[in-house]
Parts: sequence; C-alpha cells; structure tokens
Amino acid sequence: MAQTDPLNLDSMLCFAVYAAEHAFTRFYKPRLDALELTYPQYLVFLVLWESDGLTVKALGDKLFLDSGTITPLIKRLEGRGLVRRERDKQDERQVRIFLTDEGRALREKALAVPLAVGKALGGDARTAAMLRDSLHRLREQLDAADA
Amino acid sequence: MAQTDPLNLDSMLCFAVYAAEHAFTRFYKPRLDALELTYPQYLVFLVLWESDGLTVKALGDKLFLDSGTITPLIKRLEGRGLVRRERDKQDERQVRIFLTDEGRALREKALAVPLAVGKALGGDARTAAMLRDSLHRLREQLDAADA
DNA sequence: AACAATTCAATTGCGCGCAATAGAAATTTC
DNA sequence: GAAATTTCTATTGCGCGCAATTGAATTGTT
Repeated sequence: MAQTDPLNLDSMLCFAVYAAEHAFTRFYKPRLDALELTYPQYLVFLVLWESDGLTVKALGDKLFLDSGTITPLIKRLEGRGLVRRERDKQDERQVRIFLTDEGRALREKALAVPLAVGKALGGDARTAAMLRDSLHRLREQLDAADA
Repeated sequence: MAQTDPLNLDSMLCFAVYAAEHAFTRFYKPRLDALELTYPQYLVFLVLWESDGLTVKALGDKLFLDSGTITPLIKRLEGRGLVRRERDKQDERQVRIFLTDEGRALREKALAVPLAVGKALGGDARTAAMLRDSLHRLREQLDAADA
C-alpha cells in the first residue's frame, strides 16, 4: 500500500530525522546530566578533546553552528571554569578556545555515553555505521541543493 | 581503518542525526518562508490537514512534543487566523485545534515543499524510504531504552 | 458522597539555533 | 598606502524544546 498523500507526516523523511534527533536528546539527557552538560555543550567538548585551541569559527564549521549559538554557549562553559577564551595574537579577530584541566578531565566520565548508545542499539555497530553514512550523504545533498 | 576513538565526533550516529536535522531546517527555511511558517509550525499543519480538531495532547503525541512547546506555537498561529482553539464540551480539560479556511488553504502552497525535497535527493524515493524506516527503528530503540 | 490520584493545558525559566546587525581587524583592490 | 571589501566575534530578537510547576477538570477509591 503505497503512500499517495505527499503531505503525510509519517511517510516523510524530514520528520523521521526530526523525531530521531529529539529521541537522541531525550536519551542523552540523563547521561549528560551526570556531566552537567547539555547535548550541544557535549558536542563542543567532543571537538575540543580532539583538537584543543580551535577558533570559534573552526568550532562552528565542525558543528554547523554560527557565532550566535557558540559564543554564549562557550561563555557559559567559561563561567564554570571548563574552558578558557584567548584572543589570537596573529589575528586579533579570532578567539581561540582552550580546555582547562577540569574540562579535559570531563572526558573520562564522557566515555560512558557512547557505551550507553551502543547498548541501546543492541550492539549492531555495522547497521549504525551504515545509517550514519546515509545521514552524512543526506546532509550533503540538502546542503548542495542551495549552493 | 576502523575508528578506535569512542568519542570521535564524525563517527557518531547522534551527530549525523543532529547535523542532518539542521540541514533539513536550513533547506526548508526559504521554502517555508513562502508560507510564513516555521518548520515546527509546518509539522502542526501536516497533522491538522490530516486530522482536524485534535486536542493539544493528541497533537503532542503525534509530534513528540509537550504542551510547553505546542501551546505558545498554536497561540501564534491563532493570532494569525490560521487555526482556532476550542475547549472540548465533553471534557473541559481538553482544548481542540481547528483549521480556519485560511489555514486549510495553506495546504495548496505546501505541496511544493515535498517536491523540492524529492528533487534535492535526486528522486530516489526507495533509498529515502529505507532511510526513513531505519530512523523510525532508531527512535523506537532509543525510546525503549529508558522505558 | 467525599477524598485521593490522575489528566490536561498553560506558564515560567533556561538553553539552544538562526537571522540580522554592529564593530573591529585583516585583506584586497586600485 | 588609502579605500573598499571581506572576515570574525559578539549582540539582539524571536521561536522552539523541555523541565518543573500550577490549577482546573476528571476519574478512581472507599
């Protein structure tokens, strides 16, 4: 029974993505509460744990976010002593974000988070990897459409 | 080359979902501007066009949203004359949402939106449907994990 | 019937997420 | 090298999205 209505909610890919995103946020909430981080803050740490000292711009490019989102987010983390902001000496337009010892130490606790995801998905890493790659292609197609 | 770091951003399914969701929002923005709707407002109309007169609760169940999100959203639509709110006579706790003629008329313009998505994805409806189903399963697994 | 527990919508508070704008710094152009 | 353009961060405004709470209406219990 094919879906004939082009405006049927449950047949729409966009809504499936939207609903899955919220489900992830709900799933992460109690796990990230243990780190006192929101999900976007967690993403920032994922980036910084891999490459400390990035500029706001570079961070935004990685996460597909702009300064309007990142600047206040970082300031909240700075207020809690988890990161440090430092203006670049070579190019004074740029602000670089550095982890403090406390921010670096958070990484240990964070290791539990992907483990919980793996468990929830039944340990099928191959299926998850394929889905991830499909989503990457989807994002590229959507971004390319208006370029 | 297997990904060994469990906290690597680009290998994470959650980030792929997160990034795809934002890409969809960006893609929809100019198309929904033509209807003067935000994406969540568009979702509400998708539901109402299919089943008019739902309660706030039923709407929330469909979209995985709560009254804290839906109530103010609906009030904005009501202020623009696109929907009407009416307290249920049988059960006065409930508020039912009805489309106005103007709200119903929006549907014509909305038909262009899924067409644009189809075009952006290269018309491969089968791949899109499989991805959609995978995301539905993902959402169910995540929701089931804490039940 | 009286009381307790549940359900539903609304509200408050806070953190995204993005458009639009501003202002400073760097780069390009002439 | 002066002027125009671009780049980068920060700010403002607005609409989600959700936790927590409130108050009214309904249902369940005894």
